Amino acid sequence: MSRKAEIADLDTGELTLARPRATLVEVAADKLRELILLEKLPAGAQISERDLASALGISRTPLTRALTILEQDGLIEYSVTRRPQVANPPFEEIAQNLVVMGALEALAGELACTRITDAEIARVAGYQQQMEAGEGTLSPLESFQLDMQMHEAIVAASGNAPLIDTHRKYNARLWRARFQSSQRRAGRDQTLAEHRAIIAALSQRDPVATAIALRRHLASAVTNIRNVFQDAGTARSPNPDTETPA
Amino acid sequence: MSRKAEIADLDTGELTLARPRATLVEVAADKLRELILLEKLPAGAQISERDLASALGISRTPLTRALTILEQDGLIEYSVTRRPQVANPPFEEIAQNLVVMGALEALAGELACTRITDAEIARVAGYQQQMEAGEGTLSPLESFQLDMQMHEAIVAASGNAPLIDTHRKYNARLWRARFQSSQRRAGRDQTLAEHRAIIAALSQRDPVATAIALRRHLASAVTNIRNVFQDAGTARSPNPDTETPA
DNA sequence: ATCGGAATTTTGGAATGCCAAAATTCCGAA
DNA sequence: TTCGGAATTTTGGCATTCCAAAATTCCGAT
Repeated sequence: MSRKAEIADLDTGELTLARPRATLVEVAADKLRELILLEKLPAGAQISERDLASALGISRTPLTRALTILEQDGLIEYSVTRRPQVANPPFEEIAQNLVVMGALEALAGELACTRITDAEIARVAGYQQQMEAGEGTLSPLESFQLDMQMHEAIVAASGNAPLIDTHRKYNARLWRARFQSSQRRAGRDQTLAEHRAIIAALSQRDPVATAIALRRHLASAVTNIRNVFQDAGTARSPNPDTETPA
Repeated sequence: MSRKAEIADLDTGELTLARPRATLVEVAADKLRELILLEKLPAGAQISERDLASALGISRTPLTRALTILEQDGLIEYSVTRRPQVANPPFEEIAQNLVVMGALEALAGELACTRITDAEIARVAGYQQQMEAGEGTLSPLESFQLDMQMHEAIVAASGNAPLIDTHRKYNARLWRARFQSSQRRAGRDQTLAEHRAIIAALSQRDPVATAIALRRHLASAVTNIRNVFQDAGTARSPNPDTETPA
């Protein structure tokens, strides 16, 4: 009887497998990531723990922990006087991050070649096809998200958990710069061509070619992002301080 | 007068340049890292926040933040019921981490070739020479530390801050396994040979050869650590639960 | 002795309050 | 008007406290 009750509980309890109810720290960290990526919290913004906590409807205790996580992700930095602010890395730092990202994705592609399934290849190729097909119709954000999903699918196919995790962190750091870069028309054809090269190499499960294609792709991302920074630099002050929102 | 006082303050205030006095979080995080690496907090140990906080002489607030940092570093994990414990990764996970570490060091070596100075090369070679010279006299820990310093010096020479930081985190995760591995006599000659190959490639500033040598070195680290795990596995239960110390 | 479940203890999550330091405002002298 | 420094406000660091949930202990029925 008790046995039966237990099984019933397991069935009805949590639909998703046993998760212990999200803490405010996790919720806040996710929300902050979103606010930063969407620039509701703009780069360089000074953060007031009290204001932000009340804006999120929580106390400072879980917010502080969330900020600590985001700091580890490189999205939040602390000034010398311990005031948190949204990270606003100069181009040089972004370029360095992209170099590491290139090595990570190259490794992922290499590993993926030895274990990727046809279905996974089809998924990767599917993203690319959607991008090509929707050339004129997709919004910049939609195109960009397809691009990101394609890269993530390749990294996921590596089957290497630490690699996937580290890649995810670099992705978060670089999201804004890459998004801005993706919005320019220049280099878009090259991007698609590079994607085709990646998929071709991956389809042949050629680890060396896949790694090279991915590294090349990230290298051209550096060039594209440099152009974004140069335009922004000529248009306005390089590091405009922004204020903290309510 | 006030001007003079200010200058005097600057001179006598902080010997190291303007650091805002370490917080308990930082102190605790460093201390915890040390306790884990030295196995005062053994792998798999359950942690009681209250006990650990009082052992460190601080309250739970900064300790919790420190644990959050260590969790991001992969040294602390949280059970499904949110109880923190020292990470105790199975071999498979360590192997995956080593693969990523190999790619990171290969990239670092590659980058280093384009900018490393003769002095830095001499420093790297110096560690290796000390290891070879002290073959019989150095303690296992001393040899291991030289080994680690050599690798760190190469990564530092890359000049890529995010890479250095990510490498440092992987290093912390893998420290224990690599230390255990280094204590076995088997493979020690191979290690030294591989080090020589790395230094030779680096001295010639050959990025491809350096990258290959570093990857090979990390690949053999996987083999060596596998042996450690296999011996441990035959000697005793694979995942012995350990208790939390006072 | 074994088992199940109630009672108890222990646990981490989170809010709150206080403090010192930093940032800002204010105001009078020049 | 400008400037310097005192007064005030704001800030993050940290300890404390309460609470719900989890873990453990306890105890009686079998």
